[in-house]
Amino acid sequence: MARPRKFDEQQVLDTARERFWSGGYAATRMEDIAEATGLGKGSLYGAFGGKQELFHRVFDAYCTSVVDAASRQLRGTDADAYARLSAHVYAVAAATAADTAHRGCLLAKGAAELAEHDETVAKRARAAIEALQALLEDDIAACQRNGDIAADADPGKLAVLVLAVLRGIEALGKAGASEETLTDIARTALAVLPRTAH
Amino acid sequence: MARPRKFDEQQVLDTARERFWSGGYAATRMEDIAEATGLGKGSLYGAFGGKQELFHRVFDAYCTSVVDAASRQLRGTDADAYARLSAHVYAVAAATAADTAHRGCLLAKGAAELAEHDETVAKRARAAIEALQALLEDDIAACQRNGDIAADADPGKLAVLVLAVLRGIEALGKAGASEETLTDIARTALAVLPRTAH
DNA sequence: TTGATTCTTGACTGGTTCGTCCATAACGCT
DNA sequence: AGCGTTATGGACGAACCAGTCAAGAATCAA
Repeated sequence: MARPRKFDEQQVLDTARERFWSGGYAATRMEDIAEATGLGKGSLYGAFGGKQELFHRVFDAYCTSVVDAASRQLRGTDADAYARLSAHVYAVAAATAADTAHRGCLLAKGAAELAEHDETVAKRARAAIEALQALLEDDIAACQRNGDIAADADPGKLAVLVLAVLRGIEALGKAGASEETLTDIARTALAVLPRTAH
Repeated sequence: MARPRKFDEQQVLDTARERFWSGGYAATRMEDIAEATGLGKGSLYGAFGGKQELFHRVFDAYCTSVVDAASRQLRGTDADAYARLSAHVYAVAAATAADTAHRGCLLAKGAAELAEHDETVAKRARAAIEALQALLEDDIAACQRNGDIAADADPGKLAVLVLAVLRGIEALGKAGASEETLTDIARTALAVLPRTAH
């Protein structure tokens, strides 16, 4: 019936994410995104509404992908629960160290810039954090069932502690900490968790 | 000889800090600061040079104050070292929870927005983080000398872990975590540190 | 008092940016 | 092919903002 779109919406979102991620929300111009995608501004506004709505779409997708990635790393059998936790913590440290541009995590960056004045962003960030916490708690509980972590510890409290360490790794990475430092944090954090004596 | 300034430079810096802290760098207009201080734009530019230089002044002073506050909380005798560490960790959790506007820490916020593209901000943030790490390490070493923390642990590695937890508390606070959650993180973090059996 | 010097004020400039509009193009249904 | 519908893209409008500038004000030394 009507003229079809020439562009792939997902590709535009990916490109927009890169721009917002590198420059932040305020410092990224809609025209940057238009040029980077090859679209005209009219198409961009027609498809996404405006800068704020576009950022909301990008931010939402990013949060989803972060939680999904953690979910893939953390879900599984009780027998592997501790190995998964350990791998996840090291993976966050490695990923942060690999981010040589120190862009950090868009979740943290976007929340830092906008959460105070944008309830949508604040809510989405909160939901993502809660999801990550739940994933960690489930995995830690699995560790306990398998006898890897002391059964008398509160899995919820260990989970938020680990989450704080992970967010802290990210923050220190952005501040310029070396890969060695970040790996040390991961190793030390895992080492101080209350283990069960085998 | 010449007409003296009518305003107090320190007061202007304080006001500018509030604006940058609430709105971020890009979203704060020089005219906002001019209105908030009652100064004309000409005076502002005459005294501070420009927006970027003004932010650098504000950011530098903020970093200094953060490190100074930590220094006051963490320096002292070996006998009190563990009490100081504990008090400091709880204080960060309480301060983060008290920040109901979720502005977070200007050090983190400024670094998140600007560090990637502003070497001066990046350097200053790095220096502040390193100073905090050194303060924690000194205090943890004092704890070890006093027999409060296991002597075989590496004080440097425990220090960066604690620092990561503190930065993580700050990040989760901005994401909307409750005071109870933040206090739990503080408590759990202190509980998992390797203590010496008395 | 006079004059040299620095501060103050706010209007102005030049550039930038969000968002709109419209003429045109592309598609599928009939 | 003709038509209705939606996409395109670039020009345009309006607002905004960093930084400048010039005219006047305040101070003190001589």
